Amino acid sequence: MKKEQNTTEQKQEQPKPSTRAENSEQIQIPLAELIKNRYEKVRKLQAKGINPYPYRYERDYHIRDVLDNFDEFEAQQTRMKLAGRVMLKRKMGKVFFADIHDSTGRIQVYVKINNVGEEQFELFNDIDLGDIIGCEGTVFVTRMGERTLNVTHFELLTKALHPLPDKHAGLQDVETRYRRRYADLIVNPDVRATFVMRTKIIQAVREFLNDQDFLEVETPILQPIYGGGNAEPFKTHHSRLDMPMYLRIADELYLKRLIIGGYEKVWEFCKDFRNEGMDRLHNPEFSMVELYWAYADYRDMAALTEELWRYVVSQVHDSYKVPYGEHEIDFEPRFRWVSMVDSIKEITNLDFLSMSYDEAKAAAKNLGVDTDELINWGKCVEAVWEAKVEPTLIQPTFITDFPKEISPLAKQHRSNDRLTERFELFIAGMEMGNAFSELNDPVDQLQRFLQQGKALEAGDTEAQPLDDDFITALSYGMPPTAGLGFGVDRMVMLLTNQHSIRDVLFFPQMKEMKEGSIPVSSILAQLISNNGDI
RNA sequence: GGGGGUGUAGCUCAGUGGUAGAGCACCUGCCUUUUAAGCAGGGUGUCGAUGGUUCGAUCCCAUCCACCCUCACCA
Repeated sequence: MKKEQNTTEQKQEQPKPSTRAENSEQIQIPLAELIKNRYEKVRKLQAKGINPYPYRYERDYHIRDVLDNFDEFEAQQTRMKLAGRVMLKRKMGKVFFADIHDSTGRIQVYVKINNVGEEQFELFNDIDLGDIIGCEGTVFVTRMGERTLNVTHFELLTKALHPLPDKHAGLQDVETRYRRRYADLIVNPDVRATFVMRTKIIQAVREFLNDQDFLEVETPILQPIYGGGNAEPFKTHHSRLDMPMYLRIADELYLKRLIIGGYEKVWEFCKDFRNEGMDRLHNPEFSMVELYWAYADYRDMAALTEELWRYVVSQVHDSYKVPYGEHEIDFEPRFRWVSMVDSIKEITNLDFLSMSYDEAKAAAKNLGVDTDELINWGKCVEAVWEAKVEPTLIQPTFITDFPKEISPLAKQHRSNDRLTERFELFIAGMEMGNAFSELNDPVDQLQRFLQQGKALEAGDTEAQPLDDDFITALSYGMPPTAGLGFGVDRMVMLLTNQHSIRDVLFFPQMKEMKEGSIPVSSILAQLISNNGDI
């Protein structure tokens, strides 16, 4: 524990005051020039008494509505007000064409000097790509066949100072897309669609569990003691109480307390935090769903898991066949249910269940598996399984009955004392869920905590500390219970055909950018301090 | 953490041991149903950062930073 504090204690750094803006040297970059051009337009408008950032706009249709009912609107010459961001602008003599986008779609607007008058026409000349405007008029179809709003009056609703990315190539640079998600969302409709899917998926999970009478609950994110999994936590500090606190790594121990308290079906949509490496499947902050179901075992949970997936897929896709990379995942047939040792036997013809530790180790070695750290039978089985079976699991498959040595949180299997009642669900090669017949013997649980405590002292930063109150809770008696946890981000990845967790998180964790682009704040600070000059 | 790759204009990308280019965007002018509008003109840049080699580095070398891929660990 002490050792861990030394390595993970976070420095109580004050937020750095924003001095870059004030101290900036003479800025001579094209971006500054572009921003200056736009800022000058702001000042020009203000000089005319026009607020470039007004308060509201009485819009009466979304663009989608207009396009869906276009013929009627055109026939009746319905007056309408639309609003959106200017994404394209073309000037042709005394006429402008522009494309505006709102959250529902895109429409072309037509600004003709005879229709809007000279003053408005001049104002539109100063409209830049990225500005947000409101337009009033009636619709018509141009010679080229494009459905268009014939503008009679428009208003600037928000002046954009920063230029948009390229109108055709869009924003490709992944780093910029993650760091400035707003810019990504403005120009990449597919990205917006992916995140709408994310919301729908989460809603579908919630609907399903609520329909099954699972009670959605909330448990602490900020915890005096963490547990429920093996992971290094984020550590923080409560000033008034002067005590260390942790961000949760799992919900398990709190949800089980609620089962002890008498709720029979509980679940939580949980943000968890793990102080570990980051890669395409891992963000330090991530979303899980955990559920606990009293009087049920892991087979009941598997049946429920399968129903849940099928429900979610049906809510967000037209078909049970879902593309993922080069594969097509079919959720319609019953998911395969195969024990870990049987899945190995299918591929290698070797029955590990009948082997001793020494035999298993030798067999693993024969299969080309590195056996140096395989300290028991269970580790051998796991290593062989990971090497030979896991990569083959594309269609939904429950891998079940894990060896006891690698499943410290699961109940021993009722019919084989080398195994546990546990399954993991695999889809498209990713682990999509982990479930047990939960351990509810307080003495057994205490022994496992004590073992973990030794590992902690030995320097294992991912071991979990003894939670005395949880043992107390278990001593009141927890009914037989099945528990399931699954990563929501991965579920979203699978159902949106995304291959990095960063593409399903609006704001993935990024390292601090120490060098590189000059912040807009510096450019603006210089502009306002120099009265508009650079 | 190991290995590989990338970093040049607001965006998308070329390129070179003699301080740099294209398209889009931007600026100026022309054009009243255009549409990747067009036509004429304009390059607006600490070439990721810091050192080194060199007469001279954006380019070669070293270190560092960020991002991507991959392996190991984890949801």
